[in-house]
Amino acid sequence: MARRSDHTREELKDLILASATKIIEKEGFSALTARKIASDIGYTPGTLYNVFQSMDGLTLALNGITLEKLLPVLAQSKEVNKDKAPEEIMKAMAREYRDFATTNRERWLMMFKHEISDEEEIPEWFRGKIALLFQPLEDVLKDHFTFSSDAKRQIAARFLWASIHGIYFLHETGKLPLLDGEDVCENMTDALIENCVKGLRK
Amino acid sequence: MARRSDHTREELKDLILASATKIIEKEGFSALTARKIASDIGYTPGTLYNVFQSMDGLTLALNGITLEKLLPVLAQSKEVNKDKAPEEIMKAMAREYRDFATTNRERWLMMFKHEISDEEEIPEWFRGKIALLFQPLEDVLKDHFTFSSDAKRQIAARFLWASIHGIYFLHETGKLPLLDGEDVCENMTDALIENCVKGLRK
DNA sequence: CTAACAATTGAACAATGTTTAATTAATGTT
DNA sequence: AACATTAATTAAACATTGTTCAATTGTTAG
Repeated sequence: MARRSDHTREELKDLILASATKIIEKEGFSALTARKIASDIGYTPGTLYNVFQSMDGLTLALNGITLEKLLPVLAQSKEVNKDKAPEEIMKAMAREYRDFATTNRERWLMMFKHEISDEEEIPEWFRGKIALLFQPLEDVLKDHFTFSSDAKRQIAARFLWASIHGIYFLHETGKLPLLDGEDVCENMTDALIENCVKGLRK
Repeated sequence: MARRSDHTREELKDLILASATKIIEKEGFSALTARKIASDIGYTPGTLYNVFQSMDGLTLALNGITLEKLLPVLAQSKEVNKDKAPEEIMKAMAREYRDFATTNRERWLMMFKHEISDEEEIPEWFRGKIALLFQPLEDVLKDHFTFSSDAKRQIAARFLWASIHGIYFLHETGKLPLLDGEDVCENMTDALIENCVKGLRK
């Protein structure tokens, strides 16, 4: 067959991404193969390469969607808790982040396990989404703390974010088991936030 | 050929690990394949499976060696700086960690990129090494701060460690570019430590 | 109706980890 | 010393990957 025109290029792209999502959620991201997607949507592997440059490109597109799903979660969490004390807002945001990672475990893991091929550069549209990721936390800092410069505040937002992520990531991947026990991850994150907030208040 | 007895089982194991190390350092950990190791040491792939259960087992052994190289680095850093203020000791330890990760980049990356196959359990000897990893930091906390319980101190040591690692890991893998600029990673880590130390002092 | 076009395929390639029967060097036995 | 046993090593095969590309065949234009 050829030129079936069952679907436009755009429809095909959506089909592929939807199928990939399904596979990831059902079988984990390491089960995502070109052949599996193709057979799932009733095409052959070659067709995927008409739509995406490579499996790497497909992965990048999936990661972009993951980021887009995550952004409003954090923004809303900040909005909902805006009248609480800053440490409570941050704790809530961290909890939302962990919930998101748990609910969308394989998508989330894929973002960080995916290797960047030697300096293939993260595209600009992707960097843009990442910048937005830190915004809610930066806003909290802007509302409740004073910094000697914008740069200092940006640094604070990012080390907080990286720390919160780092704790959960190590805990969840199990590569460096931190501590056993119920809620130990939440306890660690809350302790981190409490101490940092005290520090930021001087 | 068979039973060449060129090398004992132990020698073979060392040969394999040495060759693997060489390959990783020269070509990156994603270039590590059974065939490449085998041809490098003058054997065939099958022989690797006499010594290791799988490539996964080989990777685990390599990661164990990486941990063993890292442990004394942190312990010594703590020892050398023991007369300084606690925040300075911690900053120095964090710096040593980053230096280690830079110097042994591919080994270090391999530890965290390697996926655990579905609940195949991290072996006990490996968990033991990991526990030692947090010891120097725990000692610093014990020497300079008071905690309401041992558990609280363990939590503090681990969230600090995970945070320091998290910052450097995100920065280095470039998956979530934090900020551009010289020494931005050191600045973030130092800021984290300063704020946490202030918090821990109540 | 025919010619140009382009989406899709199918088959192939190189590379991966892993398994297994066959080989053969070393050891043990008579 | 000759033979039998044992076990380390190999070669070849398998099932998978991602990826490429000439050939095919619907679709569209003239």
